[in-house]
Amino acid sequence: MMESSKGFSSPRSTAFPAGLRVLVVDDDPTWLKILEKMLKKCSYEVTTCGLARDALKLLRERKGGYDIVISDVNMPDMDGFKLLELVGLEMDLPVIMMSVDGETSRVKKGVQHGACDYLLKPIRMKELRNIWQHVFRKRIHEVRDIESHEGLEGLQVTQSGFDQFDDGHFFSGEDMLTPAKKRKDLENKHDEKDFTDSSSSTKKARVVWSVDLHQKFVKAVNLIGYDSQIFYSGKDVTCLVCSAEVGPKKILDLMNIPWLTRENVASHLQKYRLYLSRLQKENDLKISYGGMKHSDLNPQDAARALSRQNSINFEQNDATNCNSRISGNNLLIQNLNSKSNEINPRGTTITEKSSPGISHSLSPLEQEMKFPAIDGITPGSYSWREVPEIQFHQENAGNQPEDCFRRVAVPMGGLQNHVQIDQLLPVTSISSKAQLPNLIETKPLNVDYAISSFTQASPVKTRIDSFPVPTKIHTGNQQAIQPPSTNKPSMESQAFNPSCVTNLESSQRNFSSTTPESAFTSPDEVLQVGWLQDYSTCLGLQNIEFPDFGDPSMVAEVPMHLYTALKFDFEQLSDQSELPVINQGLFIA
DNA sequence: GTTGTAATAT
DNA sequence: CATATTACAA
Repeated sequence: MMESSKGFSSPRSTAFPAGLRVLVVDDDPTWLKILEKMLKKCSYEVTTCGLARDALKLLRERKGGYDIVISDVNMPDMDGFKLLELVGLEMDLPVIMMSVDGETSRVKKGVQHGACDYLLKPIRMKELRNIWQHVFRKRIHEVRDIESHEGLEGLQVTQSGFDQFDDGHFFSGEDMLTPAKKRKDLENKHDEKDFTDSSSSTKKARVVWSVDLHQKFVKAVNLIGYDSQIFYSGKDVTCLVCSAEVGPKKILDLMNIPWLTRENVASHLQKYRLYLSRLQKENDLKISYGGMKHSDLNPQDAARALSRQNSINFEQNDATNCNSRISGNNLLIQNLNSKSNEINPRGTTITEKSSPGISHSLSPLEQEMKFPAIDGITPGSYSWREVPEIQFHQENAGNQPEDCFRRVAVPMGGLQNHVQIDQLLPVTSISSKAQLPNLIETKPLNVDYAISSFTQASPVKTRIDSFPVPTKIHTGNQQAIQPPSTNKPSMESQAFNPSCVTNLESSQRNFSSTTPESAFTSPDEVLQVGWLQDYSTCLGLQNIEFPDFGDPSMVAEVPMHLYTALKFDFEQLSDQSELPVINQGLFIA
């Protein structure tokens, strides 16, 4: 404890909510000690407790005296779950469960009972460092609720949730948290723009498409397009992005951002499409030239094609992308609608409609391809796709046991995944390095599932049918979300869940088998590509691939900015408190 | 009432 | 100059 006083392993600042009051409950004194120490290193204020009873007592006595509870599951005097339950009942505190084993049923139970996280021992700093987020998440929701109820002009003006929250809503309130200062500097970096002229609020504030927002946007687009955009035709996978059915309205709905207007979305979509078409043009170029061969990655071509310096790294990314996973691209991206107008005509989509059947074994594949394809290219500091995101949404923890567990994260090479605050829904994550037996098995994967209710479902789509989706979800509660227009018996979005978890291999197989002839130069590449895709898909629609996973060489090829971006990911993973800032920086670039 | 596009504003 | 917003036609 002495040495804990300050700096500890992490060079960077500790999690910003220093002073978070954590109550640790564990019957094992050793663990208690360890945890205490670790937590203190995180600058939390720690109270330890060897007995659940005592803990409960403490909690009752000092209501509001703690911000979060971390409790072991196995305790002699009282089952951790019982404690969890009571806490949940009597006070509104986030509770993190922990245990040595990652037995599924347990974890499940924990989450079902309202645990906001489930940690497996041994617990690592990283995991602890981020627990504050659970506290925030709660508040975010609270705030959000309020906002959505009453008007929300004032603060909503710009930025996505995160920023606002940073701006003090949380702390200002009740108890806790000291770190006004620390937060300050964060704020400073980005709040200049918002409130500066709040006076002029009369005018419509310009929506800033933060990375965050964009993420949501892309996600929405993907969700919608999910069924329609991809189909498989012989050797080419054609991907129509943002075609037909994808409209601002739907996207808006999916995004579920109260203050966003359809126009905003439309505008963004416009931009997005533009971007995509540009992309695809470039791709076409490359393909037509060197399509089959490696040549396409030729930096020069790429460079040339990409020359537009404009949008930050986009192009660069492309280029890189091509470099590192050429084959993937060729294969995948064929036509985005080059010009939305051309392709848009509802006609285009026909294919997919008419081919519900093909989905079957392809389904998994499709998913794989889809995102990568759509978003196409590789991630960059800020690209038009989503931003790295490791997180799991889970809106109905209580409802479907099974479902709960589809979202499980297994840490990726040393990194640990953690919840990222999300405005949409309660987030539950399970972080551990151990694997949950049935759910996950092989690789480090992340699974991020679309919100169940999100299914857009146009009447026609049926594709999933043959897909093995055991449970169907019916959207129970999701706070603010209301898919007004389409309230589908959703199962689609969930449908692909399984694939992420277990389909690694199969998808690979699929991938290579379904696209045999294609330009792959080497089997390895095929694998790699397939893998990446799968992976990225799982990651959450579209994402970055993490260096850990990939073959090192790939990473090596990654140019600076990209690399930076990746690094950034990591940071994000371990310390999301700075996310907003960083994002913004990138975004604005 | 929506959407996509083009004009306009920032 | 890029892009958000606004206007407007389909």
